[in-house]
Amino acid sequence: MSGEDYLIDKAQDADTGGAEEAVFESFLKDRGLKYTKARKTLLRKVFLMHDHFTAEQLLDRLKDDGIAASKATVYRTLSVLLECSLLDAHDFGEGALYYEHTFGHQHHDHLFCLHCKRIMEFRDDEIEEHQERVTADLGFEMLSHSLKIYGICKDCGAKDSALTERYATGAYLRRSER
Amino acid sequence: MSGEDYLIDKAQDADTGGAEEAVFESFLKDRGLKYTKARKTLLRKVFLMHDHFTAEQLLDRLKDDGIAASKATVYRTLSVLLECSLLDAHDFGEGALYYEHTFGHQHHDHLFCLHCKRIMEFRDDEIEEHQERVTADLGFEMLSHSLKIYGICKDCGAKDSALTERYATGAYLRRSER
DNA sequence: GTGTCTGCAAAACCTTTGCATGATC
DNA sequence: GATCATGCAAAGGTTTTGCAGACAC
Repeated sequence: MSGEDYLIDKAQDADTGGAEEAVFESFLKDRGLKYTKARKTLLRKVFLMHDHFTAEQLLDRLKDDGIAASKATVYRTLSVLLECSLLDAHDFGEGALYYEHTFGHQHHDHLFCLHCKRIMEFRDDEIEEHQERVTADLGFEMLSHSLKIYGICKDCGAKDSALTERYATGAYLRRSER
Repeated sequence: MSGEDYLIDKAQDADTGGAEEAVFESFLKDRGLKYTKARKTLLRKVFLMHDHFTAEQLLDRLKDDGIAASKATVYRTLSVLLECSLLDAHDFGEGALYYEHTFGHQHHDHLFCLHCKRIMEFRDDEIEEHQERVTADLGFEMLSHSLKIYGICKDCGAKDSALTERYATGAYLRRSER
């Protein structure tokens, strides 16, 4: 089997046709919340970002576009988007959470390059099935799950074969060395 | 297959016979570091904790025993223990890292109960194999990996069937609601 | 004795919150 | 007009760091 069979290419990101706006709006209405200008702007921006991003990065991109939004509003909006399942958050141990929009996307797992910080996605149905089976056997109700593989990506490994050793121990877990 | 086949019972924790001390000592010596009283005490305490623990909890248990160790030393020592692979750290999104000693233990994955915070461990060789295959196919050098399943454990689910719904959305990701 | 370690307090970091002002329904 | 949202600055929690004194080799 070649890698392409389960590697997910975010460049082929499905065009949602803006359907996420309807989802967001009705979610807000249901809860007596308001579809404000800031929330509209943020939703659009988030769905234009087809990579994983941190709150800080989102804030910077908004600034680049001359759109002002306070840090507090960014965090608060990301929170609401998580609650209505338009967004997922992942912690790769880098200190900040990485977000990605999920509307129209299947669950997938992540590969994280410790050197260049590139995030790749893949899906393996058999792994998913095994997880289901473990939880079912244990009477555990699975609500979410995350599989992360940390290491050195092909490109980085090709450029510098010493990287493997450098990141081999638990050393990279120390914040000061990240 | 019943759950017991791959569920790991930490109560049957292997007696290392104190071999971790030799590992730690030679690791330190190799790097020109010192095997101090504080490091010795902390190593022993860590290997007496057969559950996952946070830095704060370790600090508290040391205080209970009348052993003084500063917060800074605890964090610094945990760091060194991670580097020499006597310890693993896991982030379950609770704000603080959970540590567990790993000497003499196989890699395993975790189930985390969002309600009672209980951590269970399991191992599934086929999942491990699939991960190997994915990374091999992609030319990715895997250095570590973590699979976490979040949900409601059997006991909590039996006591309160409404828990599933309460934790069902991404809401629990918000720190303020944790 | 030299170089490392410890403890303390202060800082760093990401994220959340209180409050007064401003927008939405 | 009542309620919710925003922005700012301040606070929150965990983890890290600077520095002076203490310890290990």
